[in-house]
Amino acid sequence: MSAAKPRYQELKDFIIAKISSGELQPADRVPSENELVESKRVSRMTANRALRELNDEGYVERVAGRGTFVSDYRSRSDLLEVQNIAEEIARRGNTHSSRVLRQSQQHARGEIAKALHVDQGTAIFHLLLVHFENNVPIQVEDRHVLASFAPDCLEQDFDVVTPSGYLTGIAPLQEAEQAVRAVMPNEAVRKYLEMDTGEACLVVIRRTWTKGRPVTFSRLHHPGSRYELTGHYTPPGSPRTPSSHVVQLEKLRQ
Amino acid sequence: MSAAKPRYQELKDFIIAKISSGELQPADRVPSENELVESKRVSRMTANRALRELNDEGYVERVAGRGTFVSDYRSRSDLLEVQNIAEEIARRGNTHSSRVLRQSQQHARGEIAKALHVDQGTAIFHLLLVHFENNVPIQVEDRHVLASFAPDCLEQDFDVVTPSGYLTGIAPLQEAEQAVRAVMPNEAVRKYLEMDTGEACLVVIRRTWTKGRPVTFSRLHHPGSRYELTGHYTPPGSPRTPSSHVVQLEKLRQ
DNA sequence: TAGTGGTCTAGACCACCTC
DNA sequence: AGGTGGTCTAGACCACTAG
Repeated sequence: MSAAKPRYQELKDFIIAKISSGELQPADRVPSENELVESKRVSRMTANRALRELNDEGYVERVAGRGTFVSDYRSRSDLLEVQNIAEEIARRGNTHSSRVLRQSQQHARGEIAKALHVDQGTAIFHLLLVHFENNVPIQVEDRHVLASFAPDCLEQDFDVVTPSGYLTGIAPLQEAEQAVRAVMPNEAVRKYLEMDTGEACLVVIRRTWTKGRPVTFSRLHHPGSRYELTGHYTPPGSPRTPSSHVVQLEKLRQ
Repeated sequence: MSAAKPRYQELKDFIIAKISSGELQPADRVPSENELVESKRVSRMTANRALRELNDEGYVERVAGRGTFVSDYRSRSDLLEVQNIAEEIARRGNTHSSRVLRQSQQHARGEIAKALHVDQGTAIFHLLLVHFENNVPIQVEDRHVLASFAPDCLEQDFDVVTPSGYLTGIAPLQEAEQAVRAVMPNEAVRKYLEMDTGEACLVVIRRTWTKGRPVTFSRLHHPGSRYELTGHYTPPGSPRTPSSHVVQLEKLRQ
């Protein structure tokens, strides 16, 4: 019953599982190549490939002479980074809070049903909340979740955990698709975000997949004057930039 | 004077050079592992690592039993993809055109000098043009380029090649950093893009690096009603999705 | 049948870090 | 001095593809 899986991949899965489960925390030491050679009965080249790829993929960081260590969570997954606004705010050293405006069950209508690949009328949960950074509103989250994916969604206290945090706790998301637009907000959104009239919104429309199925469809409105999306790109094959990976555009207030 | 470069890296550079120079075209066959073993006097494991990494990085595609082949250019670099609006439009099957509004030499002032890491007064080129998709204005490109990087910038005919295409022809860009914002356009931009009053702009502010130095700083305005920025993400370590790997600018007809 | 990539092994040498 | 990662070698077996 061997899964016919390459041994280096088994090693990788073994380490990733320990990280995912929390058994290995960021900065914890990962078994060295030699330790894996002994415990897993593989050659050193195989252990090396496993750890090297985990390094390339950002799961761990390796230092010759010292060892292999679990990467800091934040620098690992751009996906999660982009996902959870509470973490994003915390990373800036600010305090996050939120207000739940709606938390109800609905039936999927046209656009939502289509986006989530389900039949019309399928049970879904609808969440509407405002996120604050240092008590300044910064995002209106309008989210639709497949009810079958998150059955206890209505019992959650989203003042404590963000929907994103709750959902990734159920199962890690595997894929995300998003579109970014600039639009004028409607009156309701404008008030929630305490925006001036004539101010634009940066809107992120996002779908996330778990186990190959779309489970969430959300529309995130941000005040154009207080929010921007930043990204840093290196072409494939570049060496990983260890620290200045987070270089930010300097203040460019036009 | 060996550069103390690993041999697998030398192999990679060797292949990449052939691809960059055009000696190897997309779909062309790349030397096999055994051929590299002979011609480059390396072990097969070393040749394997070089080709495998080139595969992971998207330069080539490998098929067991057949060989290794140069990837289709378009699916290779997300960075370039996101860079060149003409290619984006062409990929959608539409026709690109542009109008040059300004093409002049200036001295770097405060913000620009800071963004490009040069002293005040350093010579730079300033480009301002409008890009059209099927004769509909879709982007105002306001770009500043280090003069020392592109000395013949003023002689270029940007009706034929986009600034982006011209610049990547000089040297491949290695890094990019961008911020996305939603703002209301000023009157000039609004007219260039033929936007309604009260329509928002999606603005991309981008800096690109070559050889470790920032060489370009641009501000790209798009009409919010006709443009969106889309992205598709998979967490690190996921299998490469062959086709929908692309991150592309897409037009939106809402 | 010969060639390809995919994987694995059991050694090896080195630079580096920590003790 | 001993452990770590970084690299490299010279073999090997396999599944797959092609002629």
